[in-house]
Amino acid sequence: MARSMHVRRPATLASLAAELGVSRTTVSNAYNRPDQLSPELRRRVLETARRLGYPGPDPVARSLRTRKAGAVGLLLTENLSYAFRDPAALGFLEGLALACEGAGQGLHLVPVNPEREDVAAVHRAGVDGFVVYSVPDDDPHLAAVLSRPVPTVVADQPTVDGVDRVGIDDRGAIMELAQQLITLGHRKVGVICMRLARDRNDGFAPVERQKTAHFHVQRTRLAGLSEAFAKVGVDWSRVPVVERFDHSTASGASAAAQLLDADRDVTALICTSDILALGALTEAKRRGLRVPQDLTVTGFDGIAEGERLGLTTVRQPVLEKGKAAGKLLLASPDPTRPREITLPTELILGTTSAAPRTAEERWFGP
Amino acid sequence: MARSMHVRRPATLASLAAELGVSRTTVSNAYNRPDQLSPELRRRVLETARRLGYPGPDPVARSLRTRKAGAVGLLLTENLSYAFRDPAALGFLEGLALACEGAGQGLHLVPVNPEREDVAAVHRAGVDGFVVYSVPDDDPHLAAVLSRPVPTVVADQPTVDGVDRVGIDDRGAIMELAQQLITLGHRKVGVICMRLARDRNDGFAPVERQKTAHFHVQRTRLAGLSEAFAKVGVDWSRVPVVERFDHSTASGASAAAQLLDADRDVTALICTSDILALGALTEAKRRGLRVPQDLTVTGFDGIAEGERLGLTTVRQPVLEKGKAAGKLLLASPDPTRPREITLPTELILGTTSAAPRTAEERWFGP
DNA sequence: GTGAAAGCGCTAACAG
DNA sequence: CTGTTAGCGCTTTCAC
Repeated sequence: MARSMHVRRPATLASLAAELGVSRTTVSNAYNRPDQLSPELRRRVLETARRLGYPGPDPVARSLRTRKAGAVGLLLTENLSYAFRDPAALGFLEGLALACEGAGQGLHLVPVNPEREDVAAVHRAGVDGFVVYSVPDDDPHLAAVLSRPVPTVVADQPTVDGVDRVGIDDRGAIMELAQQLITLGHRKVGVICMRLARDRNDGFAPVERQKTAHFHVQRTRLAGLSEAFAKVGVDWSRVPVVERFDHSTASGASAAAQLLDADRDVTALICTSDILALGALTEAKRRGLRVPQDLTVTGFDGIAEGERLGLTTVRQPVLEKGKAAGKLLLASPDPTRPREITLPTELILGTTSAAPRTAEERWFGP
Repeated sequence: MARSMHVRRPATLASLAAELGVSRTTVSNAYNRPDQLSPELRRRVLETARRLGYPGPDPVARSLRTRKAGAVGLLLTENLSYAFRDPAALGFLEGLALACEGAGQGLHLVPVNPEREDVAAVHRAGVDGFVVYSVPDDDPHLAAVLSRPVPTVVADQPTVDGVDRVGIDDRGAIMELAQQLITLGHRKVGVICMRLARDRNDGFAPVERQKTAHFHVQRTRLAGLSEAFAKVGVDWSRVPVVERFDHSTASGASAAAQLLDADRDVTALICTSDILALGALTEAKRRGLRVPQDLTVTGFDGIAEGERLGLTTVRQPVLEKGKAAGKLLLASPDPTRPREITLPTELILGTTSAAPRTAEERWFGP
């Protein structure tokens, strides 16, 4: 019953002022500038408010007036469920949430139905800025965000003119990992990557598709690998690259299967994420392939489960990335600021990589 | 440079209308009711908008006018980092996000600094309703939410008058688990639970504290256990109950250590969450106690990692819970609706529970 | 310490 | 199909 009086808005700041016989300014001050009133008057205002069931200034009206929504929008085009199950995305989200919390800002998850191309939600979001995380560069939602007159930060995304950016050196990091494999002696490698564009392509990705990939992170990592292996004479166009639309361990496993079925000479499986690598590991085990003796498997991200398994990978500071995005957005309103933050990564050698077996070993056993 | 023109708001609906020599209604219709204009005029409006850099109707102004914010608020008092690392909370969050996405509603995470008791963020959130997840019943943020004139749904929370609720039968579920242990022969049990109130108490929780716990879920589970064991003559006041403020496996481990150190006769450790149980398992292993031969350990929630380890637990549908909360909030505006949704749970026997060893076995080996 | 005036930018009847 | 009229509820100079 106490609730029923809350259900509709019976009172406004104006009606409260009328009831009290004071001006609206005074009531407003009672809430926003306590020092501008006598304590006694303020007490009276607040008490009358309670009596009338006035819940305090309407947030939306206040936002309109002050031109501040007190929230930042987060655009995650990827199907929400994947985001919530990808430790890297989750780490980013946590870091961003922490930054927002620290600044007293809400975090508004923009609803994006991956099926419909409904950009309306972006226009409907009452936020002071946007963070865009890992969406394809031709995503209409991204365009919609950029059309909004609020500051924006993109993460794991190609540079957009004048938009702040946070990310890592994907190319350099994966080249370092590639170099490690090259040093170990791997020349026949296969790659498992996440989706490269908005259309579903569960299968091999020709070089052309790799180069025109719309996901910056994937494109850049593939380019880094290609460059590193080209340096030692590997013809990249003959390197099998298997793409998966869904980002899951199941995808990693099926991609590994597809790749190993097609090319039995491969000595190393390079995965562009730890989640995919976890799946590849499962498939290797299923086939009775010992890792790393028979097959080297590498990942990217540095998630906890991969660490437990000793996965060879590149660790990136996902939590920091989220925090950095939040700070970038919330800190400087507009001045000449560092337009770009590149976070450091670390190569984790792990125990899932080793020198490849020679051809004889492969055929005649260890 | 294209960005610079977006940085401030150069045009408004009114200025656009003036420029075009039409009324504001017409411009508004161009965006909101395309069928109310000639296609030609609409095209002209939209094109002029682009030329002037008008980003479309301001979301906040629209919200004020339409009295719809297009977002639901989520109140998670718990330190954000814990929420993002607790699979049960994450499942709830995912379900809720899914429900919001389906309804085209944003999800606004209310920033709550656990340190400061700053309720302002709740008042500042421009949302059409709130979901409150597992906060203490005396939390000022909860009170603030209830004071807002918008519909609210609480999850894992005691009934608040007139507020919709979603949850499970915590008491019944844990009593079923207790009965299982009782049937196996356990009488000397110990309990590890999450925090019972807003103050930190890392240690034993006397019965009085258990009964007055401010976290409904914890209070109810403890009450269920107490009731089940009382029925077979166990004096609950002598049952050690260890509380931990932080919800982590580390907490579970240290609590198990504390409990086992104080009472070496305990044959079963009942944990009120899987996360805590995972920690207890670790500590048991560290001590060389075999589970379940030397010690029975049980959890609650049904998280994936627990399932992999064969943890005896109660599985609850966390994703469904989140979805249900969202639907409850978004579906019916107010009419006579089912005020409460109780989701089913399932007892998972697992492999971490067995009959206790007899006293002789305990002292003289198997 | 308090009040009057002036919108913030938009949408929704209702008339034409 | 288009325009006129009225606010939504609030904050904020700037006088008093």
